[in-house]
Amino acid sequence: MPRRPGPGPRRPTIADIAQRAGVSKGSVSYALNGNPGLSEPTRRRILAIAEEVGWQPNRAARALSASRSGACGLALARPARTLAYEPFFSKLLSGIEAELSSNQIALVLQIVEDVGAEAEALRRWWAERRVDGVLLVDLRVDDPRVAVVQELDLPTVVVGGPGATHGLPFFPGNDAGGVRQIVDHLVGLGHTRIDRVAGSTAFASTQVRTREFRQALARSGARGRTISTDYTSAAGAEATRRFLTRAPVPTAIVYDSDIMAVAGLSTAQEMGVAVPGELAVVSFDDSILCEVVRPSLTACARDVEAYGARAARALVAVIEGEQVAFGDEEPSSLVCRGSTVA
Amino acid sequence: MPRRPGPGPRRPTIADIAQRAGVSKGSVSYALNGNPGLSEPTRRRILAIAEEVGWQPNRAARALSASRSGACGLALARPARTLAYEPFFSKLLSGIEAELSSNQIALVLQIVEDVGAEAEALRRWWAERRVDGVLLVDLRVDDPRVAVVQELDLPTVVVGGPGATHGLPFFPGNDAGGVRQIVDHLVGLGHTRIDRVAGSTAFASTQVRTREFRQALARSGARGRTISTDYTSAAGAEATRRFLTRAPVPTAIVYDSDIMAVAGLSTAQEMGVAVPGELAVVSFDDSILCEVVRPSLTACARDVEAYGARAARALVAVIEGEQVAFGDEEPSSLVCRGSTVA
DNA sequence: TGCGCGTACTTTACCGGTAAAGCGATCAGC
DNA sequence: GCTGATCGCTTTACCGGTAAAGTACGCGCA
Repeated sequence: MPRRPGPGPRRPTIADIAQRAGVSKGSVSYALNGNPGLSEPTRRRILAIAEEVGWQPNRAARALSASRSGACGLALARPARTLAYEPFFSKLLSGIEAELSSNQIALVLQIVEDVGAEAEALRRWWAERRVDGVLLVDLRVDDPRVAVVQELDLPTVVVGGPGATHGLPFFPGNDAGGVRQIVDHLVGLGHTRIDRVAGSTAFASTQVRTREFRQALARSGARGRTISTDYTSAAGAEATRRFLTRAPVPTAIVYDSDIMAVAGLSTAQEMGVAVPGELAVVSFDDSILCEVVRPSLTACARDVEAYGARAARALVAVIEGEQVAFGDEEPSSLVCRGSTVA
Repeated sequence: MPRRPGPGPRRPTIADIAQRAGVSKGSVSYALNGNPGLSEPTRRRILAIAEEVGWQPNRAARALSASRSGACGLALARPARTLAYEPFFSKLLSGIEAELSSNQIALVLQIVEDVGAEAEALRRWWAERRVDGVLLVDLRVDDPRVAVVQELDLPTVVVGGPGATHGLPFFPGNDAGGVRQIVDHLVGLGHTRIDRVAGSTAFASTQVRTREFRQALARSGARGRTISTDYTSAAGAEATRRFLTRAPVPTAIVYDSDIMAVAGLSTAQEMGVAVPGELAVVSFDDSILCEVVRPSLTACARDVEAYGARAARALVAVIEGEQVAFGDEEPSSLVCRGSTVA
């Protein structure tokens, strides 16, 4: 790689500061890091000059010296098409980013096609010392990424879980609690036939929801079926059609994502099924989508940004070598809208 | 910063390879970079060992030596709340990321509150040598970021424009062409009263659209008003109500974003205005939202991922010191759906 | 025989930080 | 008056790459 310092203004280094202050590089480093061993006047003089010239540490130099990159990685194993439509990721990203940048840590993002590619990205980041730690989202059943981070001893926090975490610190979403809230709400309204359009069974979170859904129904004496999908609106519409045309016809359908819920709502309306009169519709994830359609959709809301921030904070702690307790389940609250109550 | 090499497996360095190959560090560097001055057998031996141990260059070391970080920055000056609801950003991000990672360049992302904070982030990145170049999105009228990148001589490509770019290379969206397509479509359907719910006037793109909207109307003999908003669904609903209750009542409304269009659609329906019977609705940005509502929304579609990739490619070229031609306007096509034609 | 020159390396310095070790000067203690 | 600790700073080495400069050796040729 050729040297290309560029013609722009020069960035000050500690050597520049040292020269201006009439001391050595080492003294400047001590002053800037607050290490003892310098007289107060000298320290103040150095800091004043550093401030004046607007010195900022060269990240590469610091990273090289400290064997720390000052960055965390987030590889999203999601086809772009899916990513784009899920406000969840944007919010999560934003929460993570806010927390990391308040710690002066950069976020390195990579969007890849599948978990295999994500595992490769993790290995490369590790080998290049690009990141000090990583966040794993959307844990799969038998996820190959878990083995990779354990083999490399790469500081990791799982966003999601439990299940398949193999001892990694994790922050469960609101899967179990959310399902309970939704079922309780519907049962409270008198529904006894509640079907569910689920996401992919490959996700650990889907399995948690499915188990909890079955238990919640059993507890309350209601009954219902589950169809697993790929989260697309087409699949949501198709599953809705299936439920509504095959006995026993449900009086409520729960969807694992907002996109599918909206698609289901449209499908029901096209089939002449009145919502909420004949059919109650609930989305698991809340979003603006749920608000703008008519009727608006009852959904299970959580503070996704805070969730991302909590996970990022835990990752920082793990990188610092602290023992991190596994997180409690994310609190959520059911937002009741027109799709379940008139 | 204390040394924390961690207990995990050791990453191989060129010194390790040199030792195993029985040559000096310098020779290894030559071999790995394909520099001349090594015999074929030696070169092959070194490369074989590097391959075997899975060597990857330490990014920090390379960055320090080459005065290049191997990363590009994208600071999004958007409140998280707005960001989350716009599929545009997710897609753009994904296109940018794909292009950069195929060039082994990392994307450093920062989400900040406003352009002032973004300008600060640019300065910090520059001072820390965190990034080799940046992408600017959502250019504002009189944008402070432009002055900063010019002062620092930071390689930059503007995603959007023209207007306010002050000589920076830019890639205009489909603002002018999109507006023309929409107006032509509506005029072709016989509409002569076309109102528009615009985004914020602070954005250069809004100004381009507003100018073009006026001209397109004038050319075709139609008339219409424009209300500027903050892109929220509430503002979209409110503007719709205003248009529909004040003469001259429009027969078509164009919205600058999908969220506002959906909000407008719901508002019109609640007011008892039939869509598309009494009112045609068009969204400027296409997205899954436009597809799932009923009636589905006519919108102006473009390949946002390709757009992001093109801009990223241009940024890489700028960083390499190449002269980059300003981009042509992004092609777009009108997707006609139920909200304008029955 | 010796000079020049290309080949195939090695040595060295450098990027900009961090941190251990070194080193005069001052000062307390016996 | 000498020892030894402490202070306040400098020197040095190191992180892992890159690249210029240096060197040993073989070979052609006058």
